[in-house]
Amino acid sequence: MCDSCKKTFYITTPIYYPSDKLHIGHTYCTVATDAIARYKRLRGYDVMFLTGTDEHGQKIEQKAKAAGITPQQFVDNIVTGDGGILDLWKLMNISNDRFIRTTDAYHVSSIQKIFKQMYENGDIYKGYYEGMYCTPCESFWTESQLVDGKCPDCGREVKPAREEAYFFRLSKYADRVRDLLENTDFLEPRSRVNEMVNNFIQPGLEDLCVSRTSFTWGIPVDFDPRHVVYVWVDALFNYLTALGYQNENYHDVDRYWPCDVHIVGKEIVRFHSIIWPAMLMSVGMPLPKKVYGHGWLLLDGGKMSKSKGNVVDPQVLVGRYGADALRFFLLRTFPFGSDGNFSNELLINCINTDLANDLGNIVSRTTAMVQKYFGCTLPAAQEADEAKDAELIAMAAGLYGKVETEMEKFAPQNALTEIFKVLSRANKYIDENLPWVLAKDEAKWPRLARVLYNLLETIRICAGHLSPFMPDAAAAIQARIGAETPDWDALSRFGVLPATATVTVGEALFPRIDLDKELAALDALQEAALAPKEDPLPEPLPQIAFDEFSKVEMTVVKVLACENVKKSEKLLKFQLDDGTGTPRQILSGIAKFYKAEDLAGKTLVAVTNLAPRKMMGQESCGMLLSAERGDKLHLVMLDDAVPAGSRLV
RNA sequence: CGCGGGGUAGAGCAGUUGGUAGCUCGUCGGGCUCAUAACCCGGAGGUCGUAGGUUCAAGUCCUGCCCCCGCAACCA
Repeated sequence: MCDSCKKTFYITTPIYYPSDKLHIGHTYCTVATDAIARYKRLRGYDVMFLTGTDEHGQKIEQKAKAAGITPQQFVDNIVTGDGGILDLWKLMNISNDRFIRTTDAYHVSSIQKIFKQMYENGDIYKGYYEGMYCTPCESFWTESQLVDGKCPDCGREVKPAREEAYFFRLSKYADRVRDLLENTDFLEPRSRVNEMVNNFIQPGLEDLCVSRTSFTWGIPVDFDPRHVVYVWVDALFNYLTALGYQNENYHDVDRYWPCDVHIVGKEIVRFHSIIWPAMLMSVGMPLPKKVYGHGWLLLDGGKMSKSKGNVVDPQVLVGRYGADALRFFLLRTFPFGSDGNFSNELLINCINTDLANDLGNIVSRTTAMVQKYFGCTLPAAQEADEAKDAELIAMAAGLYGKVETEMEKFAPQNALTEIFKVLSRANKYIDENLPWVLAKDEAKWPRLARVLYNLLETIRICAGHLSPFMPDAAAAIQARIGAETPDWDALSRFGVLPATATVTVGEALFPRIDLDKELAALDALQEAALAPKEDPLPEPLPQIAFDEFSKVEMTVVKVLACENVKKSEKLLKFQLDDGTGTPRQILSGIAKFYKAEDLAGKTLVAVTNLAPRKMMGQESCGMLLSAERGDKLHLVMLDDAVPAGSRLV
């Protein structure tokens, strides 16, 4: 079939926000999308698979500033730099056809045209954004975001303010969006629909503020350059600009739009299922056929986050087990539509059970027998046994239908389950037919040859179906059994290999992993990776004169008693010998780092001329010195020989 | 009474339109020896969060309650 008559399939991942290195969650999403894209190619579709990065916004501007580089340098480093996003996708064997960056010149000018188009058709209008404003943070907050009526970031006072801004008439499209969500299968899984309708549509859609003046790292509104375009307007239209919408960089809008499916994380379902359709209605473009909101990978039952320090690094895992193993694990283990609990143990067990014991082992034992009994090439004389062969052949030959059903439902985990049912049946088939017994009697060699042929065929079909999930491993298996790279038709038929098939025997495809040793090694790596990275050096302080320094009275003290302060998570209360004969009481917020009972008798340093201060209703006269780096803290402890009351100079 | 998701064998999960509760790991026993101590067979282990209700029949539908997680709009 020629390219122009093939059916097309356009699939996208979200464009990721490069404010940090990507973690296993982003990898999960991209790998799943890749597997679907490869499956569709296998089915003969003309596939366009798009991924990319969403590079504008205040957060990146701030991060770049903190790092002392320009925002462009900052994102370049994360996207195209060593070990960056492009490298990660290469490592993961992602087969995207195109990669868009929202800083690409063609995208920027397209967005300006789109913004203007919506302005001119009346769907974007100038108004005022009103809210509570924190001047030092330059941020607007809603009433519900405030903490005790103060800025949730810095805790300072906020005041009502208003600022000129552009708004998108989201309200105008509320009914049409609601109909789309409730009465079509536009958004899946279905459970996500309730959330959208109840949270956002039901209370009434307000117009959306689509410009900012509080920062500059964005696409300027060309007819009013004080404003930059709201990042979500900028970001969502990537799916169209990457095809050439409002630009001459590509010319594929007619060919691939409307999009077949946007794969997105559940946290951005809102933008894709409400705002995106509304904006498309505004510019008069057809809507994508489907938005699929997948679940999250959780750690210890909670969300992955930098602040938890529990972000799993996909590059480390690929380095140890290979991209195929990681890809397979992610798609085999977790139901795509809902959340799943990631753990190293699960990963290693999955590799051992499915890849080493089942898949790798059956390739190994089958090819070994072909080699051992027939010198690597099966003889043409073969003897079928209907009763013994029927079930295996039926399962292998019928597998394509089951894979298709599950993949069309975006359920890769179920498709993989079906494939492994067949592999498991093949293992049983070996036991039933006892090839090593057949081998002992020359008269039974034709039967033996047929048994091995059936196994090779089963392996061929399974490997073919696995190829969207594990491209390299599938190719390696095909090479072992002398199979061609399959098309869908060859996977729907049993008996494609020539009867005189030839095999190659090689190393184990997936060696077993020692679980305990490997877990220990991963834990060690994790600790090593986290420790130095989380401890940036503190900012240097301005110089001070010597007499300012000498105003600070630092005294050696001995801990007479130490106890936790009731109802406080952080505070310890100390009674200290400061040499005066009268115990000095100091409260210190170090309960997270020290147990009270461990500190009695220690020799510490305190600032003793600090003005007394009440904490949790108790007086604290001074401050204990401690050293802090990252999230670790150590009290300054002296040799116990130093007498209490000594002055530090 | 903000919204959504979840609570099923020791662990991690499936259970579609209500009709004998399954899978993987672990565990116990057996088999086999071609294979990566793998593979095959069998057993033990669950009052399906809890209290009610509908039904001939409920993990599956309805109601109340408890516990866990996420989201709460200009923040990717």
